Amino acid sequence: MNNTKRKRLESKGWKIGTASEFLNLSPEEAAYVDLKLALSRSLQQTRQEKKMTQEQLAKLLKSSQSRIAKMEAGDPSVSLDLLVRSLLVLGTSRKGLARMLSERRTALVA
Amino acid sequence: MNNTKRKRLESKGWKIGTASEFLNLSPEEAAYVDLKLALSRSLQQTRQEKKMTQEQLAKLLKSSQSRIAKMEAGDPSVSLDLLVRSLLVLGTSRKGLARMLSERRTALVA
DNA sequence: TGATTATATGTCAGGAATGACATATATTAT
DNA sequence: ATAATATATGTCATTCCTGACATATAATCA
Repeated sequence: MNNTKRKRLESKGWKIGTASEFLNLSPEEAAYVDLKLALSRSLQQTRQEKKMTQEQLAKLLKSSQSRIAKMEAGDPSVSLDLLVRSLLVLGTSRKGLARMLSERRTALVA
Repeated sequence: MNNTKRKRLESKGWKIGTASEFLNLSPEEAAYVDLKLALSRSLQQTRQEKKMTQEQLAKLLKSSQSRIAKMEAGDPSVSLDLLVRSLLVLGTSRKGLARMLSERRTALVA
């Protein structure tokens, strides 16, 4: 997976285009990253729709504000598990998740 | 999350009904478990459709046969991350994943 | 403006997931 | 029936993710 390289790139603020355009990412790796980014965005959106602060969500999830911030920022240190569990505590259904996954577009510009 | 309790129950071979029927699982926890079980099944199905052995998939995923077996068995020790990455290396698309998530039915009988 | 509240970023000890391995049990051939 | 192949189950050291905390940087408001 080479987390380190991705982390390094991202820390430079160079998110350009789709994750699949990062050099040296296999298609599956790219798909995996895209997927997490899609969920990150959905998480932030859902939380904001519910007019919750990161602090409040953190409490609900028994996590911490910093974790939530990292999740929403698409930090590679956060797992799919945590992303999904966050969405679930916000009341997202399986169908809802499915919709988030199929959402078109992933390109991000810094 | 109380993995231990679930592990203990499951190890007894008592998977009955939906995960949500396990005592003391909050709705989100139950949804999370159901979700993983759904992906477990999809994984096995997909692998078999591709006429692959667990060993072959393991190699493709750079994992091990035992991990694959555990995944397909719905072992609580495996993460969503690994499940999803497995499906991705098998060529599952985001849409495909979404379909797997919304699949009806979760009840399992031992 | 400065105070308050929200979010971002960095670090780290502790806990959870991992691949590897051994080995048991099915399943399928011959 | 027995060999060969596939899958299941258990254990463990290493690796990765976690919550917690400190602190920086925004955003909102008096």
